[in-house]
Amino acid sequence: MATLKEVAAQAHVPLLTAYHALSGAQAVPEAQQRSVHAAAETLGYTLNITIKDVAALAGVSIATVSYVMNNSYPVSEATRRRVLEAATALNYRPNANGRNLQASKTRLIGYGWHNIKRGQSAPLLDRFTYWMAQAVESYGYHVLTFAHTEDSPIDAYQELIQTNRVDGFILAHTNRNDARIRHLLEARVPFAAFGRANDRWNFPYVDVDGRHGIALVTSHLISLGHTRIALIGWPEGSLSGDARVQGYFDALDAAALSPQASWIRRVENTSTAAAAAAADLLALPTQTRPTALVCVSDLMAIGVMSYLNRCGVQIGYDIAVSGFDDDPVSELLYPPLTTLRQPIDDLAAQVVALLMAELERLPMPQRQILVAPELIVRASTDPHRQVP
Amino acid sequence: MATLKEVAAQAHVPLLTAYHALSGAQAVPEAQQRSVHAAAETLGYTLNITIKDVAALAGVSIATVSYVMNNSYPVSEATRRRVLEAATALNYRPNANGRNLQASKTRLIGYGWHNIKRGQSAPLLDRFTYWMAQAVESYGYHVLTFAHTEDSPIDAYQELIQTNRVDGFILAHTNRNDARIRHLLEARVPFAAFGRANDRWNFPYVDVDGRHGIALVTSHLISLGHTRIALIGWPEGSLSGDARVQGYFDALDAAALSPQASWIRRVENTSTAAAAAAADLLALPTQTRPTALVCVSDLMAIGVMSYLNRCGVQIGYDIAVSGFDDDPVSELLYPPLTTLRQPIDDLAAQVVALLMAELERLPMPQRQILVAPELIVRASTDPHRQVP
DNA sequence: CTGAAAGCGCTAACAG
DNA sequence: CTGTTAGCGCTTTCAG
Repeated sequence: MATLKEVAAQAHVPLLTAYHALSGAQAVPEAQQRSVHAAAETLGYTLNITIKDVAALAGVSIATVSYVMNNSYPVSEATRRRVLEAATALNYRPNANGRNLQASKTRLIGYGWHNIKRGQSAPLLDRFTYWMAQAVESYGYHVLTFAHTEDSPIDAYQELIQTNRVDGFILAHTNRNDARIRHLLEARVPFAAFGRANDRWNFPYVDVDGRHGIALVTSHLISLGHTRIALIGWPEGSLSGDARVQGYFDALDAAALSPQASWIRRVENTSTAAAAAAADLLALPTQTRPTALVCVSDLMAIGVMSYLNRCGVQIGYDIAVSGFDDDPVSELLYPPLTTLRQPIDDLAAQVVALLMAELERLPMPQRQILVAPELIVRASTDPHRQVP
Repeated sequence: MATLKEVAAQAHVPLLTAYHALSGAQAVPEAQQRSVHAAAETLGYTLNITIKDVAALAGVSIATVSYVMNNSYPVSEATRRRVLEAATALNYRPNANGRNLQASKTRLIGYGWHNIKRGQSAPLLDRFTYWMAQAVESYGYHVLTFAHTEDSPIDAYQELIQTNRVDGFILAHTNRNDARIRHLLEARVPFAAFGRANDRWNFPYVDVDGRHGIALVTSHLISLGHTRIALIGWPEGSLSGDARVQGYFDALDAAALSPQASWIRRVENTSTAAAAAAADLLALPTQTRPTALVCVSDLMAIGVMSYLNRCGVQIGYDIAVSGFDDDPVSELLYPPLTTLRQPIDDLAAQVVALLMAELERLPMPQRQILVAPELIVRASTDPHRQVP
């Protein structure tokens, strides 16, 4: 590929004129316009400003341009200004690819997701992705999102690692003994996770403090006078699932209420499973029937509310219901759902900070971070909050 | 950076042994293991298989390896096998960055989004992103997601273009006179859109056929016996918004029903605006009060249903409600919402196909594609569908 | 303080 | 059929 300088020479015009003719950034006499285009045509040149062009216009070597652009070496004020002016005039931006090849980096962070089946949903994740991208960009990186299957994600990760496509990964949707985490740990690839796995593995993560969150909402219900409070949680075995159940016990303990086994249901994270659990709980004899249902996710709470509405139960009055996540639709439901909001922008920023520490091999004061969620009280537990 | 060959030489072991010692892919005698690691240490080598290593192991030049890997040039069967074996033994994958620099491409597609405010929601978009990533990968590309503000997206696009970060873009959430489209068109950057803009601009897009969709659901309501059908649509001025309203007229026309101005409300795409519109409609005198409310989005329908529930109206019996999009929560609501499902995987695949045609400068038979949505009938219009 | 030159990993002319 | 070599755009020693 020819350079701008050659095109300009062939067209017998100054370099800057050739640039203006080709870019259209500034008007140029008709004759010159034509001859520049002709020259570009014969040389097979398409406008693409490189460090060479800047160097040629500033009358310095490409090394000097590089020094100036990166402040990586002292340069006299005079040449510095010439270079900067040339760069501005040509609207120069360093080619990321060239820069990356030289540095053996990509400044790209991999973020994989698998398709979410109907009936499940991950409403948080798209917002997480946004804030993650934002945070990553503040460090001069970008996010490469890729798709993988739910069952065998490893191949996709492996491919990206081996082709040097990314410098590291951010994981979400982690689970106990997560195969991806094991793999990345073994391969010594930098990563950070949104979510925990198990307590044998030591890796950087940020998670929401579900234990504290569920304790918050349970205490809120107790303060409203409820004494028979049920919990609809996830099956045993996940760190964050178990933590949420623990938060429920914490709050009961603190209020000197004794938990009852029949009030605790542990089912899959789907609205139908939660609705079935609610049906079981409502079938308990009147004296032990719970008056409040704490759900560990909004998805479950939505299923429960749908079931209760169908039964003609007045949610908020007859029975209180709460969720977790603050799904965007939660406040639009009838009645609006009391829930726990994760500070998703904050979470994303912190995961990214952890990853950046890994990439730059900086020591972080803390590699495992729990962030407290915020209790959002709405009419599903407190009907006086009802919108008119 | 030293090569594997040099490390092997210094450790006095075969190249493959050095690889095994360093990668841990296969066990190696203790002594060799140690000396290889020592050699790597002193040379400052970290394992990174390149084309040179494969060439060294196969005893050919790097060019030959390249020919074999890309099938870009005839190679004798014997050397071909040797190269392939070497590549397999070393688990070689070409470095994407080197390849891209040489080709002046990135094999990356940019996909930007802006933060979605509370009260709005874009439930489709994360699923779209998944399928888009999947489709793009089938062409050997990846998706680079980036964040931009709602008001001034151009800078982010411009930056990615100028730094040669991406080969093209996929746009979603388009609107009339979309500044991004104008910019990309002017800059002659390849892109394809999910959604239309205006009919002056000629660019590749895929959109859902909202006109046909709304006609479908309106006809469905007519077939259930409704004659007073209201429409809650978006403000005039957007191509797809106006198309949906047109579909409503189409269906009424076909059934020889005359539309009434008071039945048509055009408000912003939020649940509260839609709820207010529903309140207005219910306040009409009994003889002209609509018995069915067609909403042009699920988000609006959710607001409407929430309002009706609050009023004690029996949705599906007293009044029918329908939406558009098939948001994952729609089937979990009480009652489950009749809606139109966009074949999002198909849409994503088609947008990507359009973009690939642009990138490879292949002519496409059609650069503007409308995809028909599918009517999903649930209890909000047809109570007999009620789940037990 | 500035420039020449090597090289990051790869592809593709061009010789042999 | 295979190897040598010249870049792709950039950063960074190393001389001057």
